[in-house]
Amino acid sequence: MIDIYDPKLLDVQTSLGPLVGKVRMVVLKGVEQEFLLDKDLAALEITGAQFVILANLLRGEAKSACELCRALEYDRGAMSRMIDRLEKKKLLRRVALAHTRREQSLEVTAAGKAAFPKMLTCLAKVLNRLLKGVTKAQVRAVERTLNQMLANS
Amino acid sequence: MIDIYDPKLLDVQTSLGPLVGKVRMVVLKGVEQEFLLDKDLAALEITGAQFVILANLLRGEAKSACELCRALEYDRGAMSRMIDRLEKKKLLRRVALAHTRREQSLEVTAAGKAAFPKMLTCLAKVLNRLLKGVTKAQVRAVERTLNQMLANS
DNA sequence: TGACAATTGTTGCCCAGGCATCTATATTGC
DNA sequence: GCAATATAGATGCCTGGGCAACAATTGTCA
Repeated sequence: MIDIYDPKLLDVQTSLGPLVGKVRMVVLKGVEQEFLLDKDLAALEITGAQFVILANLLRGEAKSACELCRALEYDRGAMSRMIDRLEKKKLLRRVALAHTRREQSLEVTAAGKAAFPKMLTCLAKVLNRLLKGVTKAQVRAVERTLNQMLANS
Repeated sequence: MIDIYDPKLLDVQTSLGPLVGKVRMVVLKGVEQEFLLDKDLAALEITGAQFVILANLLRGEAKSACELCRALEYDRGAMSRMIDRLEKKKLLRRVALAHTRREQSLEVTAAGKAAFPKMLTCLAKVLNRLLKGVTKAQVRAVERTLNQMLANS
């Protein structure tokens, strides 16, 4: 097994670690900037983090707070407060379940469902802008490598 | 110009945006975990964010807080508090300058300089572990694409 | 069944970044 | 030289994540 990085030569700025950090920031800021250009989304002041939560709920990846945490490797405490903020914005609701009093269901409101496609469009717009000059094959290659890294973790 | 992502087909979970977010998290957590295995670093409770600051100072990318902010696209307020924490840990010092009373120099202490190579080793170890099964050429390709994205922003 | 363990959600305390604002200082332009 | 402007650093308030602790509930197993 050949090591990719040598500690003696490693440049903290250009290595993959900080690089993904910077790209993440650029995507996040880009999306939030794009949200501000849509007056409905701007009024809701939706952040990138909140967008991810809504996306997971609408895709049916999770129904409860704890399931969301497992799906996103998210902290339960952070999730609890995040749901507070989203509930305050009327984008989702905590709903009691008949068969249990321990967990509760999270339901995206009509307002949340209506806003979501616009958010998707914003994300696609930002990614496409950032990927100018990059081929589809290159993007797939990056996705493969990053997924490999996640699989190795 | 062909768009890479179509909003109608875009999967929030597997698209590049959230993907880099997850990889960033895995690297960050991996590094902090690795820090804990070194008793000197563990005692300092150094975080990934603090590591980046030290790296930039030691590489001479910046001398003052404001320069650091420009180099890292970091908020000045956040930087001020970050320096507070690093100064409390005796890893760096705010030093008054003779020629001006407005800006001040940031100097990494001997303890900070001594700890840094160990941190680098931790980062390399984590990246190499995550990149098992990935070739150097693939890594360079990813770095190229990510840098292209940064250039497009 | 009844004690123990696991799960869910919440809260408090930390680190952390972004924004607006404030101050001191430094620079620029008139 | 002096007023207007720009810059450096700091602070308060917000969103946000991680960890630990806790209560309530549920599941497990002797």
